[in-house]
Amino acid sequence: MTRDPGGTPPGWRSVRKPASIKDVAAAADVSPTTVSHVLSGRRPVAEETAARVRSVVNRLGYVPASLARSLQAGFTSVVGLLIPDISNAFFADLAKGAEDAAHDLGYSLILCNTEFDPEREDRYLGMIRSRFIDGMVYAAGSPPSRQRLEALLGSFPIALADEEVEGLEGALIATADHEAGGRFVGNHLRELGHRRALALTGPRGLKSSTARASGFRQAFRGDVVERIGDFKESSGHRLVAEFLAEQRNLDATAIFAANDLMAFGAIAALREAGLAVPRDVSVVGFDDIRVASLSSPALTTVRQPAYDVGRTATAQLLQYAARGAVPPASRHTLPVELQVRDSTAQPAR
Amino acid sequence: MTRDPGGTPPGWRSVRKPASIKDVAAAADVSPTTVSHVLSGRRPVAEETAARVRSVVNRLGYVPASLARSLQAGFTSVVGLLIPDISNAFFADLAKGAEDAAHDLGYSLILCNTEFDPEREDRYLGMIRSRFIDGMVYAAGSPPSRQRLEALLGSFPIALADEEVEGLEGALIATADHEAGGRFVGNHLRELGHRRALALTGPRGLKSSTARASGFRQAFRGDVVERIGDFKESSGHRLVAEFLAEQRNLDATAIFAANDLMAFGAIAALREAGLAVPRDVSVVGFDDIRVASLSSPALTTVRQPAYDVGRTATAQLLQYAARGAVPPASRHTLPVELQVRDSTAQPAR
DNA sequence: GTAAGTCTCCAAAACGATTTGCACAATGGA
DNA sequence: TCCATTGTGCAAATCGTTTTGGAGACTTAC
Repeated sequence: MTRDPGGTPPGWRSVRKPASIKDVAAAADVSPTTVSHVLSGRRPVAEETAARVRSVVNRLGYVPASLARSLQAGFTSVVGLLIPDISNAFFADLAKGAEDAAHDLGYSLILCNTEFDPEREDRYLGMIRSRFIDGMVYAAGSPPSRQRLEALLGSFPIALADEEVEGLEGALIATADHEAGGRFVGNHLRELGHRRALALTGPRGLKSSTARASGFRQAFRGDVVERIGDFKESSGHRLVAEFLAEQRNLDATAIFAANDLMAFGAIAALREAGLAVPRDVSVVGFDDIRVASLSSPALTTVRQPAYDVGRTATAQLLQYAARGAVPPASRHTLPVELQVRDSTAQPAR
Repeated sequence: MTRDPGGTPPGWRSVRKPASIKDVAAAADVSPTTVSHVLSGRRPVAEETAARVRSVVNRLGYVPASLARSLQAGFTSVVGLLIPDISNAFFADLAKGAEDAAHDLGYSLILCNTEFDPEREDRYLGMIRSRFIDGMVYAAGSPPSRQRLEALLGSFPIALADEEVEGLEGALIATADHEAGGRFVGNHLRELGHRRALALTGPRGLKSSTARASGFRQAFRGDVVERIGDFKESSGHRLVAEFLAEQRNLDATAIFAANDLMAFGAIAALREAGLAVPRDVSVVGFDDIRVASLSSPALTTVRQPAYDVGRTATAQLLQYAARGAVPPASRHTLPVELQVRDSTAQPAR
């Protein structure tokens, strides 16, 4: 983290010291003020002088130090995006939406990949307290520490994306309509004739997950057994394997997984147990990641507008953050869509 | 981009002005110097005084402004990652590796998603010139402007990831062994008995793409027709459709796509033409994105260590950037692995 | 009793921009 | 001739840190 200017090994080219506004001023025989005005155009400068300054700027390759500029301006035009795992396609899409929105508004985006690690999350949240970023889009993948977030929410520009935090009022929220998604799945399975289902949920405390489950339950109106997972493929596999092992009289004909990854894990476990999808068991996912349409069987799932969630959360947040304001409570619910494919069918009698 | 402190609409809470080191100093009745020393530990401070300072720091919730700190220190502990498309699984994995390496070394990572847009790329490259980032990992998805890059390479810490730029010497490069990957595919197809192949390449000027093709050609030793694509699914589809349309006597029995996405596009086009994979035509991809193993048929492809490429490039770069040095030329070639799955078979006689 | 260390702490100078108040000259009109 | 106006550019303060070089008060040692 610290430099040792003296100890540079031989052969290393050091970054040559860049020109500062003072260097430009000296070379053009004007004051730094004038250089600044030429570049920003905030006050008129005689064309002759301006031309001279511009020529020196080019010759020296002068680029204003953004740090100094930001320090003086009081904002950085950088926004953070905190997500658990960028290699998860859902978050990658969300990130793309966030980056697009940020770019459109002249912001850069710092990627805060937490790997579900609270310590890492803490470090990143520190960036907003140290004012290195003007705001943060928070897309927690696991139940975040409400306490930590609560202290920040009132004082800093933060938006909650995809996931709202239970018990936390007053936040700016952009999220897919998880409950409707659950309902769609419930309807679909009920209409196919299913009456007993296994629901694989996300971690406790995640509103998105509980919303999906409750929407599902409400529309399905049949027997539902719930198992708690963690959104990973492995947990889908494990939960289903365990379920099959302990299963007595209750034999579900359908599985609703909290996301596509878990659905794939579930399918793998079913296969290992000699069960075919959808002949023996129907499986539904959530997210509609690209794999869903290409896998075999193609997965019936709920398309979540990940890109739009990221984009909306960021655009809304920056509307306030750009003015140095804390966003007021507001909710942006984005529509989801059921994608019926080949992993669901009528239950075998 | 500019703030209007006066025009804040009613109901907006403004971010309250954070405490500065001076506020802390005043409240603790010491000088800012002392506060700094208490916090950094760079010089001893009487325990009694230190305790008093710490208590004030807590009470005021003081966090040093990282901007000011960076300005004074001369570096930001932020590194950029420039990629064309974060929603492409390959780059998402690469990004994860980069972020991990950055985090391990105490750096944050700015995501520069260019969408193959040169203007956007330019804007991001400006960040390194304005010294907002200490270095840049450059993973171009299209032939980058050599000129622009050349000017930067000598003066700023930049690492080339995955893609080297033809005609550009002296850079730090971390890349998968594309040529070996091409050879693996060539051998595999030849051993299966294929003699005529269609190679779908990436854009001209991309070393990775030409290396794959040349490795392939060298090992395959049969007839190879080349078509130039752009790494997108759509181009795989289009090229194959065109090829089938114009095909006369030369009928290839195998297709080697420059990446998995193009391979999927190719398979789709083949299907539409009533051809089965691998019965009528074998198809091989490159990258081994997750879909590859889940699709139907599972795709034979070359596993590229995307995560490692990102991680290596970043770790190597920061080794120099952290000392304010420009990295010397060096090449880190990471091994690839052929994944034989279900999309390749012996050619029908 | 004085010289040489220790402990503590502070003042001031960076870092590199932007912003604001003024000074000075030239111009125009009365 | 005098005043007001416009055009042009600079000096100095500011943003919030860190880093030096001392200063002053005590000890300790001879």
